[in-house]
Amino acid sequence: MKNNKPKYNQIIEAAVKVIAENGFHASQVSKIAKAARVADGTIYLYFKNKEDVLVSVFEEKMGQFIDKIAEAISQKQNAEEKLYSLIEMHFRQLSDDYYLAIVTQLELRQSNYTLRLQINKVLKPYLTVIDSIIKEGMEQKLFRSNLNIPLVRQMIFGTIDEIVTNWVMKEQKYDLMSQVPEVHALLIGALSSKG
Amino acid sequence: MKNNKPKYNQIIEAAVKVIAENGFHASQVSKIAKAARVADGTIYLYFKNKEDVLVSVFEEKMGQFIDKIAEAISQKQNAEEKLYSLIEMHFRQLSDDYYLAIVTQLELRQSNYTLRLQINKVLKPYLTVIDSIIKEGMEQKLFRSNLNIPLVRQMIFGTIDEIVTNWVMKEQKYDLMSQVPEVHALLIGALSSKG
Amino acid sequence: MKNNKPKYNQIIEAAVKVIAENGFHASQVSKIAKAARVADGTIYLYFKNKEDVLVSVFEEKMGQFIDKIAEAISQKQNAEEKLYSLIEMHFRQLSDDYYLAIVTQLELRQSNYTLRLQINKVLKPYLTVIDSIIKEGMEQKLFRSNLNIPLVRQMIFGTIDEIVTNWVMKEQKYDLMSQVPEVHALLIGALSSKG
Amino acid sequence: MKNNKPKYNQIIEAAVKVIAENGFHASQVSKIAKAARVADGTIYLYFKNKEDVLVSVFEEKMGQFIDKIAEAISQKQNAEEKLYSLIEMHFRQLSDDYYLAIVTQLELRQSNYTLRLQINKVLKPYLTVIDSIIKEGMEQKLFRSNLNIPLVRQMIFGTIDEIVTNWVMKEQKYDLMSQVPEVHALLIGALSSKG
DNA sequence: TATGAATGAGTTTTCATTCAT
DNA sequence: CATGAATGAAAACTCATTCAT
Repeated sequence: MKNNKPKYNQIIEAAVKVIAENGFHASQVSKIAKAARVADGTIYLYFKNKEDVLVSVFEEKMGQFIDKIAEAISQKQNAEEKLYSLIEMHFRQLSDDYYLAIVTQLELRQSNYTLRLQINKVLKPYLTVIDSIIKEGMEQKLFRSNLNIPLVRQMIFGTIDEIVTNWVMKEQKYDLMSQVPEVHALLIGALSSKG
Repeated sequence: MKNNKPKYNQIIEAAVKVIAENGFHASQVSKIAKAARVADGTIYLYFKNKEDVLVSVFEEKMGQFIDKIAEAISQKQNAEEKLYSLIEMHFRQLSDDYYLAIVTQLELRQSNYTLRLQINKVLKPYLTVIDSIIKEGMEQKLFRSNLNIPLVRQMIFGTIDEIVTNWVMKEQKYDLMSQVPEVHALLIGALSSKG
Repeated sequence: MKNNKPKYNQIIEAAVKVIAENGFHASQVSKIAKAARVADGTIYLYFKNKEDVLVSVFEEKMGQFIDKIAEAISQKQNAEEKLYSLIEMHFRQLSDDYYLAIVTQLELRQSNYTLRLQINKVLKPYLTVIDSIIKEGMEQKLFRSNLNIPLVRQMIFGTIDEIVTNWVMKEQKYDLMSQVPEVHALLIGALSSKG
Repeated sequence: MKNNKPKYNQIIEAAVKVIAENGFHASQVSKIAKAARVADGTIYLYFKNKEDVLVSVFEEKMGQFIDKIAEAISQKQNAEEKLYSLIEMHFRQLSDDYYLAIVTQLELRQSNYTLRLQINKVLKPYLTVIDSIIKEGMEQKLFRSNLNIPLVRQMIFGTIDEIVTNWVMKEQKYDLMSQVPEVHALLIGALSSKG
């Protein structure tokens, strides 16, 4: 519903651009308003406050992000392939969107505790997707049966996230996509029942 | 040399406490000074500015942190045991220091880009320790010989860091130390030449 | 253009009053804002910073000051009369504006080098007016033909300025206007070709 | 008596140097102490407070300054020659002492009202010297008999002071001494009974 | 809906001065 | 006499948010 209003999206897109270009702490409401070609006050017609803008940026962008990953995964047959697909889609989407990568990996992490909690809430579905892959892998006997799901999920997410963050901090000087097979192999090694 | 001055350490300890209790953005210099039982101005006799206090907190604490890990590792014979020791010491030190865990996992990450770069510089030796374990494991034929060292290091650090962060965000409601064997097993699974 | 905004002038007038009453160094932005009946932040909508407020005070006030002198002079026929007019108008305007006299003679001189340079720039047109009177007097053979113009200008300005400053420091206890003829006579004596 | 203490003079000289090199507002007590090679606290054994240091700088330096002028004048026979001598000595002493010129013409004027009053008190004897020359000139019938002494004194001092200030602000790019004859001629023109 | 002028709370840092040694 | 570590008050400026139009 929110999304039908063109100004709403205008502001979201402007926020991503402004944060990516100026950094989290230099992204004043007035700067976002200017980039969105609306008045400062207009922002408060669509968002409760500045924090709401930032959370919404994350919600909108991560929503699409997760949806695409979920869809890609649904077309794969087994947990191994699904994990591959997840890594690939995760990397690809951030590889393809320069601004988004900076904003999610570096800038939005400078937010305060409240915002962080809300960001975690948005991430929940992604973590659930990871959990389901783990479960499926165990059911399919591809993964060891005694895996501690939350722990494994934290390993998978922590690994992927750290690799992307490193790539962003190195100013994306190397090719992220080419690392997919190795990352997948490492994680499969950790989970595989054949170990 | 710095450390011999008692006020210097008084301020560092106060900063950790204040940041842990109030959060990064609510940790005014005056609050730190009060907690250290010194005048506001005294802080500027020992530190260039507020950022210098924060960087120094990280330097001092992570310096000790890494030293202890390095020492523990040096007494182990092979890469597998060293990795176990690293995970254990990493978890134990943060497990034992409530404030430090909050500060390193949550609060200091809210810092700006400049501060982040300096924090990364402090972390460098830790990453080097991880690298050396990986190399040693490959030499000892315990780990696969074709490991991509930076990638593996990112997996190890990302995994450990994510697990600690989760534990801190869950308000340390569960026992972190009990997870050491499983984390070690997962990582060894990823690296082992026996896979 | 700036001047059309009522708040701009409100702030300028408040600044003159506050500086005259409290002295240069005790004229905080918050005090000026309060006197202008605006919020502190409003000052920064109209001025770049505090120094800009002070420079603008001088620009606005000296602009008018010099304009009035220039106009009065333009109606006089010869250099002698023009010099008389200049002294008279200079004294009259400061005589009539208690606050302005204190601000220009005492308070704004406490400014730092940067501000002083800008004040000098504003004064430039006034010095040019003096120069033109000297030149005209030489052309009209009323003044000696070999006058060193910068030097004579410095004598005229130095004399007038010192007399006004003395009057302000003596808390304007005597009548400044009554001194005009004598000051004029002295200066004419210095310049006159009849000497 | 003060002067017999070597540290007292050390501090005075350091203050002149520091003020000339750093400007009035950047001349902290600690900087003066360092330049004088004494501890900060030592300054307070010889001076009541910072203002006292500045006043003392002016007292010491202007005391010598005025003494030399008074002595030079005492050897001259008539008011015209005495005025010449006064101008020449005034210019020469500032011409010869780079730091002193900057400090008296530019930096010490940035002081507040209290300090200004004390500086004026120090200047009093100089103004008395000027007054006595004017009186003598009137008695000797060299000057007009109806001169308004305070006004003439203000003209003489205002002229000399403005010329020196201009020379200092122009970074002493030209020769001040060469202007003595013209300045003298102008002032004599203003005062002379032959006009 | 949309605007943007106005608000005012909030924080780092400096530096003259003191006083225990 | 001399030191210099410690003190703590004081002020410019930013920016999220409001509200009259």
